Amino acid sequence: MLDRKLIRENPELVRAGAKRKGIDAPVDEFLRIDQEWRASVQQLEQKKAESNSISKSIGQLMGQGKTAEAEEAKAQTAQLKSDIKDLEPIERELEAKLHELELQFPNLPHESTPDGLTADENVEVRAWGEKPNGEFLPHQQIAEDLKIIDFAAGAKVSGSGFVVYTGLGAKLVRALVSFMLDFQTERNGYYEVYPPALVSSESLTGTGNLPKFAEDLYKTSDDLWLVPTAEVPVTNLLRDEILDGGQLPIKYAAYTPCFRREAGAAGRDTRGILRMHQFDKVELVKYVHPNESYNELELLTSDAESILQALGLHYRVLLLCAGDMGDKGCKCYDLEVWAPGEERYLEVSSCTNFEAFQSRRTNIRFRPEAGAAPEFVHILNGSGLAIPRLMVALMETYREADGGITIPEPLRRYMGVDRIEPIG
RNA sequence: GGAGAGAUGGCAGAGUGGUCGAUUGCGACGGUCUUGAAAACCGUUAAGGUGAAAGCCUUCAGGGGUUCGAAUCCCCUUCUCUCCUCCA
Repeated sequence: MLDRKLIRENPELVRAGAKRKGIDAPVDEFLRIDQEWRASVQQLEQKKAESNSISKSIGQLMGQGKTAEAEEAKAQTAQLKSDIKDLEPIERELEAKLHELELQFPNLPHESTPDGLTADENVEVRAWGEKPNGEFLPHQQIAEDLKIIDFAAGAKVSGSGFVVYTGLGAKLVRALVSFMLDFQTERNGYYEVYPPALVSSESLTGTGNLPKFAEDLYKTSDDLWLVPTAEVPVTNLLRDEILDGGQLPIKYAAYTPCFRREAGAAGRDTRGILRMHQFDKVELVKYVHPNESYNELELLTSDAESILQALGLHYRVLLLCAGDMGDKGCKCYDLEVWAPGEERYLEVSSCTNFEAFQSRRTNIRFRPEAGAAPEFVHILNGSGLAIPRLMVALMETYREADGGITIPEPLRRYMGVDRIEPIG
């Protein structure tokens, strides 16, 4: 959600920003309804003011025992009341329409976000490590040989898009969750939270998943939705609060399972565990001072990268172009880890600065200093990281000639073993 | 699932039809005093909308109703707490 004043005062700026994302924002319709709404508000409030002032005088007359005059004043309010009753639904309808429109505006790309509409126009800003040399197998074969993922069982239990991790495969999932949470809390200063995996429609509207992207989500019969990412509950954690400026930045790390219908992605990345309806992820969310948010985005990105570095995996960092980053962001870096068996990079994290887009929807503000008016915080988030694709890179990178997988040093204390041995 | 109690400003906690947007305390901020700090004392301190501004409007969980007038009365919903029942 954008600032209404910005749309009013700089409609061309808003239109141009949306256009960079390939989106046709309903600027003209917004301006028209906005004007009607404001006229309606003024009309309505004037009637209410009159009515209030008469009521007040009735109170005074009654207090003075002037009942006859009070009765007379009461009669005056009848017309006003009926006017108000007529005007109210008009105002309410215009406001609702305006709100519906404003939810359709995408966030505006930052000036440092490159132009472009497709993934081809993203810009690689840096890479870490190097592609390993040698012969590599695709992860699903490695996983099947070692019996650490049971693909058939996932399909049997739930259908396509689900797997069962077994034995040390299951333990590896758990080890990665623990390792990443410990790393982000102990080294990078995040505060750990474990939120619900079912959330309300309000929460999803706050993060911008609703109303536009309902078809990507699983909805239960109780009006609750399965979270597509921990971003949703965590971003809503401070909804409607006014924070003390001195508390910022506030940094949360959270693990949840993530559930996605992948309705628009049917047929893509169907191999192995590249794209699933359920997967595990540690998410990082920061609430920061607006002046700091671009600096904080760099820090967030490097916090996410530090996991890949600790695991010794080659990756690259892409700065997404305006059209590829989605509706909600201003600037976004993708982390892509190299999967040698797939011979391609896999997205394991998107680190995004949303500026005030989500805080305006969720009404999260801060007071810059005591006595000052509250302002919206800037909210950022990034995966730290998504587990299945990270496992793909680990399996493919660290498989050895005998078929076993060497566990990278930082994971060993969580795995309890140094290697996943081949089945012999 | 059953019974009861409750939801008020950053927090605690008054207020049961008429200058109540709301007493008070804590906290925070400003000041006096002090070499400085503490203590004490004095003062300030909700948010949103609209408007060029003065101002006006809205908000005491949310929605509806009664009334000239609702934090206050009535109805519905949600949430919290206590007890019972059940259950990882």
